[in-house]
Amino acid sequence: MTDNDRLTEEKIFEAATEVFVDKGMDGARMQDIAIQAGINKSLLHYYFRTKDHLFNAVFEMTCRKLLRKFAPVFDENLSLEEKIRFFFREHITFLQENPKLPAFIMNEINRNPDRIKKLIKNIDIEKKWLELFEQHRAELEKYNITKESLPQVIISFAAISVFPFAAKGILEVFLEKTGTGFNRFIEERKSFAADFMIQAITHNTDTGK
Amino acid sequence: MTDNDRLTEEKIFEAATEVFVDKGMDGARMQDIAIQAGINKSLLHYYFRTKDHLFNAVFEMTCRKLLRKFAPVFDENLSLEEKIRFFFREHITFLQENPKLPAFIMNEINRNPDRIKKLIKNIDIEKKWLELFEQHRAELEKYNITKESLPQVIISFAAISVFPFAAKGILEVFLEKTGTGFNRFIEERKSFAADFMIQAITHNTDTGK
DNA sequence: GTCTATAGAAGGATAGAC
DNA sequence: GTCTATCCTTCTATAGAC
Repeated sequence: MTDNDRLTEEKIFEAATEVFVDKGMDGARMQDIAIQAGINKSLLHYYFRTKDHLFNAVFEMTCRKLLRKFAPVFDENLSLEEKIRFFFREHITFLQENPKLPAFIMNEINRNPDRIKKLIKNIDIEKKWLELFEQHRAELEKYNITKESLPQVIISFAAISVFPFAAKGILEVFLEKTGTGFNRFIEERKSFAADFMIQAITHNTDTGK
Repeated sequence: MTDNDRLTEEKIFEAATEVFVDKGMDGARMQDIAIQAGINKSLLHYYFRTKDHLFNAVFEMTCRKLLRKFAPVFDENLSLEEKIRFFFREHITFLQENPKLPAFIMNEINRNPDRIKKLIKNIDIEKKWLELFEQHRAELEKYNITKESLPQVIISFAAISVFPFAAKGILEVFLEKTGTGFNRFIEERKSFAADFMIQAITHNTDTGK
């Protein structure tokens, strides 16, 4: 593979990523990708054969990029609270640079659930899950979080950081009217989210119900 | 307009809603809508002229249906805590029956931000916003929630109930592995969400930071 | 490896019969 | 009002020259 090859393939890949993430599989046009890459439409087929191939390559890479961001969650040397603060700060900063990723990935998986199965076939989620639980068993007990309620908590964490980006279009209008603006809202969210969520799990012992 | 007219138009509208919500504007095919409605493709054009017209009709109605669910938030006779519990119970139950609505609406607005402007041109958000704040001024002060931090709180509330549906495809796989299953997760979320969020804003006075 | 030209299929829209 | 037949555009994909 020559330097030029790599360059062209990469140019195509980056252009495709941009267009697919922006328009989704159904809305994206090969023509748009070609223009964005500054090359001819048929070159796309030369390098990736079909639109489907190209999309799959882009989708897989994009998911890996996002998944990599979750590695610190499994770091044994961090306390639960450290992880929470780290998670929100890093995660929101990443999404700030890639605001369309959440909607893109959630959508394409909703439309075609098989996609996710290919992605995680090499990951033993159950094992990772148990590891994580054992790692913080003591802290979780302190917070009255059981193995049964942990999914509720974790998904709430994800929701707090991901939702604003998935709903960006709506929130921009809403935040405009309440005087904040989307960018400032996100900037403030980095610390708000952690404080808010730590507060939610703290004193959990009090809530009799 | 005869009975038959109304019936056909309604059949088309319902079929279109189903297909559009499922596949999105770009992914939906007029042919699919016709089949779903049990009629011919050209009838769609007879009643709605173009795909765009049909989509707009469906989108507008769908948004109104969702917006209507937020009315109790502005009810003067409910306390803040009552509203929170009511909101989560009603809202999640509604989404349980319409799981694809959030992703549909958020997406179509992200792809075409103008859509939302048409929808809310008759609503004075700023006014409603101030009304809401004044209504609960005392309670919000107790919780140390200012006019500046209120958007963070409200958007967090929305996130907690909406996100699981928007990310359904991913969560189904995840919840499978952790032993819960999506439906049970949602059922449990109706009460978890309220408890969790009330906990998050309670004792907010303690968090020095 | 990159381009032009074009095939081939699909989808939205319309004409016209009933 | 509903259908069949068909037009026209758009889009993916391929053939073939350079």
